[in-house]
Amino acid sequence: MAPRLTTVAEIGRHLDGVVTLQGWLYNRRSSGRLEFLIIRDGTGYLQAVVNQADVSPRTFDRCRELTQESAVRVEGVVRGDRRAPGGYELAVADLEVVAIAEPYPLTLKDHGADFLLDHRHLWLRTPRQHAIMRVRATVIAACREFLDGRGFLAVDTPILTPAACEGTTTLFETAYFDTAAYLSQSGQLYNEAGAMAFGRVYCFGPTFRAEKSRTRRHLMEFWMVEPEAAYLDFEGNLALQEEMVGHIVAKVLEQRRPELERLERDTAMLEKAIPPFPRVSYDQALELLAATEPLKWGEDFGAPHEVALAAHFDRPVFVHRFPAAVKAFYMKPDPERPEVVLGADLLAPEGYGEIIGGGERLADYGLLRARLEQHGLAESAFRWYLDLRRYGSVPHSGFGMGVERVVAWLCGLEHIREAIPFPRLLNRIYP
RNA sequence: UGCGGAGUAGCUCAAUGGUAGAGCAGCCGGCUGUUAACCGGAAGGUUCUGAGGGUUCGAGUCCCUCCUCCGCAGCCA
Repeated sequence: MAPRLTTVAEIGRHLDGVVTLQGWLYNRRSSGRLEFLIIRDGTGYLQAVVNQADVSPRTFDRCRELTQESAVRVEGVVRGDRRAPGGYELAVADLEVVAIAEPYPLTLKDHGADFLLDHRHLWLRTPRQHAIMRVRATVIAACREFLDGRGFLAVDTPILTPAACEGTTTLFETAYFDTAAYLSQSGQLYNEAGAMAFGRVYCFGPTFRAEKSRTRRHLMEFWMVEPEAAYLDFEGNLALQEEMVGHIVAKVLEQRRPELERLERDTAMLEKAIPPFPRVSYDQALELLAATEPLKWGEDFGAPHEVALAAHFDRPVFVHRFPAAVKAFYMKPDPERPEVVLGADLLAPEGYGEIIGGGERLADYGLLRARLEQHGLAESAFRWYLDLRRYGSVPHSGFGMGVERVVAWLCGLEHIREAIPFPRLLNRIYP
């Protein structure tokens, strides 16, 4: 009977059976006439044991020539063994060398951040990066699952755009034949058109910010999910946000326990991220910060303020009704207090900062024109956007959630660069 | 852009102003249950410590300039 091709993830189904695995050599240890080959195949890691007594001399010699990351096919019997990491191991009967790897740069010892980033294409092969990327995939799937289930239609927004959403200073410019184009920094304005067409929409894609930010929270290219809904008011928007975040956290806790353990993530704080989340107004926030990070009314939050404020809570917290002057032109002023806007940020706990920014949009045509002018934005570029207020304008709200910041928070990462497969950082666009 | 930190072997790091070292990887050899295995051996730094000046009998070490990287701030998700 031909050995069955399987994967490390499914190895438990073949206990005592003969199987073939195809993958790469993660590590090799030897003890005289025993060789321990740690095989990875993308789904997991498995110890394969080669006993000199059980294989041909040629096969055994080939094992001893294997270098780290050499590609191999191994055939053998699946055994349960407490001494093996994971509880299963493969008793090798035959081994085929697919490719011998050259001396591998990433040893199993420590490496510095710069070296690892230069070798990101190989760094992704390690167990830690596998765990992070699996959490990321679950976060993305949970977003889509949640929004699809709430009647939101996935409507993609363009990446090449003719002008800025909120000014041009932080946009990447590129050539578009004889004119300039900019890489999108938000799909929001187009989403508003989508919401007026379909009621509830979301876009999910890469976002580009040419900010000279070099911190553990910033990427030049990151992924953002942005829902937008017609007839949704400010409070309804907050409820939508907390339910979505709650759904994401629950899914990750449900499906990615092993990964969180591998990352040594203390899940106690994540378990508490169940809606409703506390809401703090900008005014209340100033009071809470008076002792530690004092701020004058009218000043925008900085990173230290976010961290200090979030430290007052053991779950994500909304900060709402910021002064209108420090927020984007499309934010709707609070009818009861026009000096503040119906916008809110959601701050993650444990110092991870803002993961969501959103609010109710300005629906009034005249007011929107005035705000554009106040912000020094050319009306001509926003003609189509203003049209949305001329043809059946309705109250509507939306928000944007940064995928990598959520992943960094859930995984307990020191730096957001590990939360995306190939990070684009200040001064780094390789590999 | 401002403030702070760091550049020494392929990698991670040592070296009071006094002859540049160790572990890992690679190479050679040993070991029948290893867990980032372990043990032994040889080698590995353009007379050399990111680059260029300076102080000194003598500089990896002290001073100046520049370059690169990292962190923090601003900006934001």
